[in-house]
Amino acid sequence: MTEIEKTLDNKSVRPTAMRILIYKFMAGKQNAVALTDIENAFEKAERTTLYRTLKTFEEKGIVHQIDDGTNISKFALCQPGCNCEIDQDLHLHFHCGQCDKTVCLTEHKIPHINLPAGYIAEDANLVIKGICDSCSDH
Amino acid sequence: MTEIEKTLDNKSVRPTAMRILIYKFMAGKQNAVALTDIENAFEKAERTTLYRTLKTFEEKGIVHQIDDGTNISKFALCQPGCNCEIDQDLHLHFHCGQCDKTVCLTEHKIPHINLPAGYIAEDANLVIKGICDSCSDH
DNA sequence: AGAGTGGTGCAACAGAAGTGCATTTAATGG
DNA sequence: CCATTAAATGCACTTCTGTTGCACCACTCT
Repeated sequence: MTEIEKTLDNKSVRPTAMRILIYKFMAGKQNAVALTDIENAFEKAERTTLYRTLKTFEEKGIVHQIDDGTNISKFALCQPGCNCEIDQDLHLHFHCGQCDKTVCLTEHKIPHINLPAGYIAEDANLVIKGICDSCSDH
Repeated sequence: MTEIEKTLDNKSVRPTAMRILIYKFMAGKQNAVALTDIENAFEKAERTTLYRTLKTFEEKGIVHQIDDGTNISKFALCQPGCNCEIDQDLHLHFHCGQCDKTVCLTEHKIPHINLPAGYIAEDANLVIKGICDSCSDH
């Protein structure tokens, strides 16, 4: 039983061949991936399978969904530092307008915001847009 | 020349009947609206017209586009406090998971974030998700 | 009046997201 | 080890948002 299989098993996700491949693919990427990215990487697989795999991964806390403002959902593997379930510990994301890549900045947390009376915060999403380190240094 | 016509004219947007109606509609709403919302409100109008009107409004700084994480673009009229063009003064938005409405919290600004070396911030988007004041008090 | 610009209406397309159903694959129990 | 069962996958199709091209209309300016 490989490391990845153990990880999936721990999250009570059955480690099928497809899922292991998708996990590997995402682990190899430094940036968040869209459904289409995975689709292009695995010409053989059906979009539906990938779609539902991501949904399952998300439900089980293996990946988290990122909304980077492009209106295309991206996904990234949850890291030890990324406590997606806990409200107060959400990290932020960076979207590069040049290479169009979105990365997690797990060490950067969203500051606490005092909301007006009556508003109850349950979740937060902070995306910084600009130029990433790969694109900025020439 | 009405107040609205003056506003549009100031932003060098020709105040057509359609545009005035759309402006009025948005001014009457407390929350951000999606293209579909306007479409439903004006059964007579074409989606394309509304679409391009919103685009024009956005370009001319009459409305700002909001990405609240639903993957559906919403729009809200720019307020005196909402300096959409200036990076450091971005306000945040609140999305209610119950009534699905998105509101601007113009008095709340996005705190400054120290990015890792090499990252250049140009824009930011912060959405708090939870229960709004209308939905929370029973 | 005629030319030109910009706005509007109509049709069609692209891409992402999502659903239903049949079939295959994997886990479980005798 | 096979049979049963539940879950995963593949295929087809639908829906919705966003977008573009083209023709027509309205208005302005000379």
